[in-house]
This record gives sequence, C-alpha cells and structure tokens, in this order.
Amino acid sequence: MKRITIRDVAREANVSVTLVSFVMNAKRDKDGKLDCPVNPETAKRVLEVAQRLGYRRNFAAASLRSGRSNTIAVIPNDISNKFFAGISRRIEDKAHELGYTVFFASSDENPEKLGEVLDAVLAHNIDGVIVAPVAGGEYAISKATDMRVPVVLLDRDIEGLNDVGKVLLDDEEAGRMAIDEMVGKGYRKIEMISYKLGISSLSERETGYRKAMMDHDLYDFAKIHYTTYSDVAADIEQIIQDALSRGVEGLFLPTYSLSAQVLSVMKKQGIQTPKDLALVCFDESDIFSLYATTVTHIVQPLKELGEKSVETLVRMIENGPAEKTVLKPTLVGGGSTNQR
Amino acid sequence: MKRITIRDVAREANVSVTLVSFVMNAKRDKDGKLDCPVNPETAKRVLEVAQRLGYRRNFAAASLRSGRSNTIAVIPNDISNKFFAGISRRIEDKAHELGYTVFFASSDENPEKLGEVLDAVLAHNIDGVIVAPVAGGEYAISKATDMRVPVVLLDRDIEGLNDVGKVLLDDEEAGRMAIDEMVGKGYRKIEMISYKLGISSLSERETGYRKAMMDHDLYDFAKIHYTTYSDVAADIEQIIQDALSRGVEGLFLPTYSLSAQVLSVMKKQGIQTPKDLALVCFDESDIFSLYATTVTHIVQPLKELGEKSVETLVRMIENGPAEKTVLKPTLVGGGSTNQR
DNA sequence: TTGAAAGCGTTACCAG
DNA sequence: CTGGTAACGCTTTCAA
Repeated sequence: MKRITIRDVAREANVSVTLVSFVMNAKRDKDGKLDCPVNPETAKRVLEVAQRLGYRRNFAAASLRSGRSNTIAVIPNDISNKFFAGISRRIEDKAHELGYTVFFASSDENPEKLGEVLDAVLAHNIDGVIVAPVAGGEYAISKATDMRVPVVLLDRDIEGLNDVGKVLLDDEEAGRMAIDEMVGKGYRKIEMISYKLGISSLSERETGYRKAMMDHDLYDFAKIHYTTYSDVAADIEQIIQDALSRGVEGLFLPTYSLSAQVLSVMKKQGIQTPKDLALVCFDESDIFSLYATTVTHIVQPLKELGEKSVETLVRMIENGPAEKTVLKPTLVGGGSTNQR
Repeated sequence: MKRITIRDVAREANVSVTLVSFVMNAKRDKDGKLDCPVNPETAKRVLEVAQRLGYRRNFAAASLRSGRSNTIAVIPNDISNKFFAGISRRIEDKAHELGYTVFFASSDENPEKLGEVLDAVLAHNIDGVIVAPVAGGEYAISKATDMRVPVVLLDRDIEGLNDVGKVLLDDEEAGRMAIDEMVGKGYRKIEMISYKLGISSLSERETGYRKAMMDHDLYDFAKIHYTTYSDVAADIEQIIQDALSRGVEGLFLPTYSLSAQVLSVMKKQGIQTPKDLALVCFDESDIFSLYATTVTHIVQPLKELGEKSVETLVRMIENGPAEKTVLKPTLVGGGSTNQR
C-alpha cells in the first residue's frame, strides 16, 4: 500500500504538481470559494482526484520545505494536574479550529526538563509554544524567543522577558475576593497557606490577601504560612493546630492541592467548617460540593484562559504583536463561609 | 540567526555529512561507546563541533527521509478525564525513556473525531498509536492498521481487530472483587449502575458482577441499571430512590463519574453509607478519602497500564509481535463497606 | 491561470 | 572506516 503523493494526484488529474499544491493549500473564503489562482473547474477536478486516491499531505515534507508545521506545543508543569486537565481540551479545540495541532509535554516543575522539552520543540519545527513557566525557567524560555519561536506564558508571569505573549489570571483580585467574602460574612482573623515556589500566580494571590486585610483594617491578623510540595502533609497538620490554638477564624487556600490537604486534615481531626474554621479554596473539584459542608472556592475561567492563549499565540505566529491578557476569577459560594 | 545544518558541522569537522549523520544517530551502548562504524576519535571531534555550533537535528527532514518520526500518539476519549490524567504522565515518561516523543489528542467518545485524529496522525508520519477506543471506532482503527501503523488498545478491547496490541484491566475480576467485598461484609442485595456505551471495560465489569452474584447464590437479587452520559444526573436520583424502596443494600459503581454522581445524590438527600447503602466505587480520587465516610474503591494499576502500553507499542514499531497484557485491579477498603 | 525546476536537511545506498 | 550522491514529498520562485 504505497503512499499517495502530490505527484500521483497531478498525473491522474493531468495538471502540474504546483497546481495540486495550490489547491490543497487553498483555504475556503466565506463563500466557499477557494482563494487561489486556479481555475475553479481545474480545482474541482484536482480535489476529486485527491479524494478518490486518498491523498494526504506529508507533513514532514511540507514542514521541511516551508519551515512551518502548523503545530504548537503546550508545556504545563504537569499534564495530570487539575488546572491543566481542565484547560487542555479548550486549547486543543481552539487550536483545531484555527488549523493547528497540539503537542503536550510536561516540564515537571523543573527548568532542565523545560529546557529539554523546548529543545525537542525547536527540533520539530514547531511554530509556537504555550508555557506555564517553572520558577527558574527564564533561561530556557529566552532560548526559545532567541530562536524567534513565539511564546505565550499561561497562568504564571515572568518579568523581564521580551516579546512574550501573556494570558494570566488576575491573581491579586482572586486573593482579594477570598478575603472580602470571609470578612463580609463576619470572619476577621483570616490567615493563608501558600507554597514557597517563587511563581507569580501565588505571590500575587498573597498580595491580594495582604492588601485586602489592610483595607479591612485587619492587617494585624494577617499571617501567611509557607510549605513545600514535599512537606505539605505534615506541615498542614501543624499549621492548623497552631492556627486553631490562636483563635484563627478563616483560612484562604490559594491552590487546589493545598485545599485538598486541608480538607483531609480537618476531616481526620474532626474540625468542622465553618464552625471551627471558615474556608475559601481554589480551582474546581467535585470535592467542593461533596465535602460534608460545601466549600466556597474561587474558579478560574479555564475556557477563556485556554482559548485566549491559543489565539494570542497564533496571532504571534502570524507576525502579530505579543499581547497580554488578564482574566477575572469568580467566587462560587458554599457552606464553608456561611454567616458567622 | 541561521539554522546550523549537518553540512555546517561536516565542513567544520573536515568530514563528510555521512559521518556526521552516523555519529548523531549512534546510540551509546552500556560502556558509553558509540555503536557505529566510525573512528572514535573522529566521532569525538564531530560531537565537539556539533556541540560548539549548537547543531540540532531537523526532525522534519529526518522524518521525511526515513519515514519514521520517533513520535507516538496517544488518543484517549478525553484528555481531561480522571483515568487519563493519571496515566498520561506514565506514558510520557516511559516514551521519553525509550526515545520517543508523545502527541496527545482526544477522540471525544466520537468515532468521526477519532477518524480525523488518526488522519492527522498518519499525515504526521507518526510511528504508532495508543488508543482508548470509542464504541464504533473499529473502522477508524482498522484504517490505521491497514496503513501498517502499529496500534495498541488501552483500557478498552475491541474484538476482531488483527495485529493490535492490547493492554487491559481484568475488568471481570474488578467486578467480582467489588461483589466479594460487599458479600464478605454481610451485604446481599447488591445492584449495579452502568453506562450503555457498548465498550468492553464496562461490559466485562458487568459480567464480573453477574458471575459473582451467581457464585454467591444471590443471582435473584442481581440487577443492573443503565444510564447515559447526558441523563446521568436525573437517572441516578431515580435509580437510588427505587433501589432504596426495594431494600437494596449495596451498590457497585464501575466508573469514577458514576461514583461521583451517586455520592452527590446521596449527600443531597441525606442518604448515608454504609448505613443506608454500601458502596464500592471505581478509580482514584481525593473524594473517596474526603467524603463523610471514606469510600471503598477499586483502583487500576495506572503506572503499569501506561508503561506497558508504551512498551508494547515500541516493540511493535520495531517489528515485534502484537502482545496482549491483562493487569489486575486492587481494592482499597473504606468505611462504605463496613461490616453490616 | 499554469508549469518547470530548484531546493529544504536528512538518511540510505553504494563505492572506495 | 569514510565519502559522494540520490532520493524523500513538498512549497516556492520564476517564467510562460
């Protein structure tokens, strides 16, 4: 079963390979007309023959010759993480709609792995990259921009990178919303747990928390506890004990994994929300509706984040400017912040 | 910033392009020796020059010429689904280890989309495909095998497809385990909820359920309720009401989404487990440990499933046989099946 | 509106 | 061990 090439189609349709190439690449405009300098009748014949023979363009060849691949890569830290599971489909759909195929690969929260993956990306003639950057990934990313490969930063910002598109959440606003919600419901001693990761999304949420506490004249109560991925389980037990003993009334948990950990500890120790501790969690999960008390949480506009990042990237690929978009979070109310 | 080609390296190292190609493709054997017919000194020089010039192989060209791409595609029904979120990383890691890059794309439980995606796959010279097949996807898949592209079926079996590798869960055993657990703990009237999807994994779990009920002389109590993705929310309320009114004691839920739905309904209606209804759920989720009562569930060996599927595929790409592997599930005990 | 021909950067083949 | 050279299938001038 030999591969059908453009030449086979050309021979069968009695035209040159050039013509076939034109026809196969022509996009249809709104009237369904092929926008290429080819006689419509000829075009139709070519299309028919191609169909009949089962012709399929060889991407490797096209990519080699044209230097483009109509493929973009998406590099989250972890494909299997909550946030990206929700966003990957949106990215795929939007990319498909714009005529691009998507490549996923994890950077594993590891600048070296990010570097490797970006190397692979460059080696594959990929047209552009969407990255959720790792702390310390500036160098790897600048290597891509140096090679003139368009890059869009998703979810996390890195300062001082030029000509990079950005699609971010208004993380400061997210922090603020969490606090406003709890304060509005009568909680005052509100603390926060965060990761020491050095990534913009978290530090902005912390800023939002601090500013909101200040605006409510509660800054004396403000306190942020820090933990790491590896110690989170042990640390959180400690933190919660400590917090309760100091009469803390509410907790803001700026990521899903922190939220899950806290809920788990509270369940194990019989600590109830909101009676013992009010909670505002982050991202979406069945857990928030299935936990003994439903949990108030802040959700990111995943659909918009995903679609916007693709649109931004494609625009850059087509020599457009590197835009920056900041999207707003939403708060979903639950029992964990019921009126005090 | 011009692209460095193999020719630049050849010129700079005073050797032919052939030599450079040999060196760049040579794999190191266990002693760190390059296994290629090239003078080690020459090889070393070439390697140095390549390094210094920043040479990177152009995959498009290599793929065009060799017909291979060292790339495999993975096509789940939904990238963002629970099962695949957990397995994708394993696949990626194993593939990387074996020198392959991975492409993900969803088939969306839709044979046509699967066909499209497979077309794209073929057009990209991809070396092999791992598919979680859609009901009705036989045709699309056979198109791939007709083109001599190796295919591995993951998670779901399709009969009558030749030369296809398979990596499956022992789904019948999973069903059996669920029932044995509940019966062992004193429950007898045990029913099951399933999807009308026509996929092997579900029907095998149903078989396991039926056989186990028969073995325990409880076949008169056996009953399987069916629902669909679109009606699941409404149907389940109905089913649970009905079941309780008939004195059903336990429920086996053979997928994560069914499990989440049932837990949600039970919570809303204040139905408690195991007091009112014992439960055995499926797959992994934070929910099972965070629900008011911890939930007994059956887990799949995701790591093994992922790794094995890659190994099987790569072996097939290298002209090995199409193997079939069946892996065993495990039961994680929880409060939802406490002794009656 | 059409076609001929020149590559794109590699790998495969055949000679030496 | 090493090197020359012909493909691979396509896009892209350029000329007709």
